[in-house]
Amino acid sequence: MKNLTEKLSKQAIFSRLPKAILEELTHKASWMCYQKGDTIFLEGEICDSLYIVLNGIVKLYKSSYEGRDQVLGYFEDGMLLNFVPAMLDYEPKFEANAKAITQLELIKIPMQPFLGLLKENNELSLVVLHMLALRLRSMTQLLADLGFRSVRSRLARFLIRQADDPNKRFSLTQDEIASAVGTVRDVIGRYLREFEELGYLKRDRQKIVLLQRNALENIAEIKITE
Amino acid sequence: MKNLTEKLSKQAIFSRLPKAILEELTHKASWMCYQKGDTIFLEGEICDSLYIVLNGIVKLYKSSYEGRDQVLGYFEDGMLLNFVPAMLDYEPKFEANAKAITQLELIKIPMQPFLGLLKENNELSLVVLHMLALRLRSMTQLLADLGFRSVRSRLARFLIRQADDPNKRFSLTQDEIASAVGTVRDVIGRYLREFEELGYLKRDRQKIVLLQRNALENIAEIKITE
DNA sequence: CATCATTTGTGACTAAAGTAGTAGTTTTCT
DNA sequence: AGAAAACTACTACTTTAGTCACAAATGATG
Repeated sequence: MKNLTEKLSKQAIFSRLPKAILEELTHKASWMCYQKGDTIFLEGEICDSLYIVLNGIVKLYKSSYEGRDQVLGYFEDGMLLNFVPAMLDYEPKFEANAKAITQLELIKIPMQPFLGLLKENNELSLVVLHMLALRLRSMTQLLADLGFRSVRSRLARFLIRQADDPNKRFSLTQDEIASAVGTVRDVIGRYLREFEELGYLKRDRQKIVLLQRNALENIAEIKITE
Repeated sequence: MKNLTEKLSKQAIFSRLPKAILEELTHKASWMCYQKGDTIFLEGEICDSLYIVLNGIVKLYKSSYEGRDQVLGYFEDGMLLNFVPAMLDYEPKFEANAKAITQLELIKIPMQPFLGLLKENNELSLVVLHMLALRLRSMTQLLADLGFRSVRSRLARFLIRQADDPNKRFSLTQDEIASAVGTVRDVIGRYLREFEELGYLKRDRQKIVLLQRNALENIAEIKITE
């Protein structure tokens, strides 16, 4: 238990809270651990708890009936999951699916005590406010991408982002890419082949190496506004 | 000036604040009035102020370089505009375009004093938190719609929402609909004609009357291949 | 190391959405 | 009223995205 309190206190969101309060939270919180690929929750399930990522990456995504996925975001250390429903609803339901795409540790905190804290602690509110603002921004970006850009362009952008990510922590199956880009595997395969034929990249299974980054940037950056 | 203080105090977001503080805000705030169709701001412009809608409706939308629009949301009485950039950025720029789609009154408040208030007043933080959470939810919904549903289905859904809106406060040109649905005018015209031929609705210019609401509901709710 | 599950490769096909061009309406504004 | 502006109609065409079906490669594991 002491262990858990410590883990909590290391999260930016809680770092300024007095120990006493943390201890209290700890009593109600629980610590959870997942393997890569594990499902954490599914859209529609009822749950009035809040999750905080300790380490690892969570993929939050929506699924269509046809089995197509669309990623809403990747959540890393210190980020909150399920805050919106937990704050707004009487009987909160997950609004999307979440899956561990790396080894993962989470803390689960019932919303009631957390809301209590929020009401008393403005600093905490501000931290959460900041997080939501960031998330809103990324959603806005995502929406514009989805609305205006072709799959081809979104894929190019995704590849560049991946290449830039210093710690490539998760494997890129075509299915994984498809859900990030918002399309189906077949289409990703088709464009990857095209890019390869054009000499923009080289690949060996899930290892993709960009050869002509700027060519891809052109495809990706076809501008929205600026 | 006293007038403005009063207007401020009537907004849910400020209603609990002591008069003295409101007066102080008022000094820095300004009151603005727009006609239907007026542009309030454009993406990319620098502005470190926050807007609060007093009455009327603001359309917030992104534009693509091809001149296509995608609505991010409609903002009504009491809602905040430009909060995210104003909170996150050192030199905040509007992240989207905003236009008055009805007669409109706004209050504009420089972000600095507002942030000051936020830091001191937890109740205010919580109200804003609540607003952001709502907005995040609507964006999530929007994203799923855009990602998974056909234009046809999105249009049907839009028409139903409009029909349900008790006070149809803004005119529905095909362009207006197109931007809400995330496509171009032509396509809207095509589907409207189809719906009319099928007997689902009747229209006379911008007046649209649903005749078979449930038929449209099917198209809106059920899936693409239909 | 044999087998089963996951992932990838392809080509042919279908459907949805966007583009273009031209013409015809209303509405609005002197 | 008459011209300009905004909005709508319609048809034909092009591109993009998604679907289907099946084969091959990889790799995990008992």
